[in-house]
Amino acid sequence: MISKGCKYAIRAAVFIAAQADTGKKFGVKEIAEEIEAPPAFTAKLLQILNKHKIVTSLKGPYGGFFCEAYQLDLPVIDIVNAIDGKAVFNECVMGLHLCSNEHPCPMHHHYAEIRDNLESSFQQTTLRTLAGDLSLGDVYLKNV
Amino acid sequence: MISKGCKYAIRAAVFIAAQADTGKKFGVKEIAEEIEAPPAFTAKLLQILNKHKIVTSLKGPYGGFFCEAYQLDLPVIDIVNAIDGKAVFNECVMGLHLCSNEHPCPMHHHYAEIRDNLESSFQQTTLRTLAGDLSLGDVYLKNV
DNA sequence: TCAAAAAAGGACCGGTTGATCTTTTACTCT
DNA sequence: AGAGTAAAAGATCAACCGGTCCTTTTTTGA
Repeated sequence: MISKGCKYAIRAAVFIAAQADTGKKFGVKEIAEEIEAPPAFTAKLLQILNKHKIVTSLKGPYGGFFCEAYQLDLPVIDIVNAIDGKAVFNECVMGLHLCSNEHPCPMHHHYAEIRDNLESSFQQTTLRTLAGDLSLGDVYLKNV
Repeated sequence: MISKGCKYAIRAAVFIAAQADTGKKFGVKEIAEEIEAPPAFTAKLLQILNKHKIVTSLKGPYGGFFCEAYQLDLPVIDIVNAIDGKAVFNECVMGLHLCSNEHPCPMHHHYAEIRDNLESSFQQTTLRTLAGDLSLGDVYLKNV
């Protein structure tokens, strides 16, 4: 449902967001280490996040990635949409292209509500929220 | 989260289960048509379902796939476990290998409850339930 | 006992996704 | 202006998944 790349991307975004108040910028290498992800791949994902204006980047010396204030209020669903595309939360559990309340697959009624809850959770949760918890130390980005 | 193959497999199992009372057996070709899936691939999946005793098969002329009575009470989660492996419902949304209530990722509390609901829904829903709805015509296996 | 029917099993192909490498572009400081 | 640094961009590589094909095994009815 959520790709590996998207998971890295969420972690990266949360890490960067958590440092937004410091005004610091972070290089790819540093971010990759911090979230335990392959650096080259992380660079690709950051590129996409930047293109979707979920994080901001600056080239050159003293450049790097950072979050502007308005970006902290973006919901994590924006990251999923940017990396995995919009369809994720609309897919049928049993793979029918046509699956709806009117033409449900056998699992539809069991699944649709849960899927919608998940979507709204992703919609309501912002980078600011997650970054806040991270700064408080309530929550982790690494496996240590 | 749930692979394409697994989706075909669930559809196939529900179709077979819905015919269990007739005592009929079904060939790969027929099943594949009924669930709109590629025949050769469907054969592979049915093989796995058979190996996990979710459906039963008989070789030779007049052979085919069918459900025994006890198999109707299997939960759909068994199919997911058979095809995609056990890990599916334990994965962390943000890709941490170590993610738990004690060492949560930033999304953990937002996600874990929903994921557990999903798991118990798959655990509680049996082939019999789904097959019943299908027989009643409340529910569909095809896109028509 | 033989031929046909059907599933089982293994080898293989192609595309997508995960991941890397190289070149180009942009910025900052001297 | 020029040198050095860091990200952007694109080409490329590799592994996995979705899917096919072909051969083998089992079963059955004539």
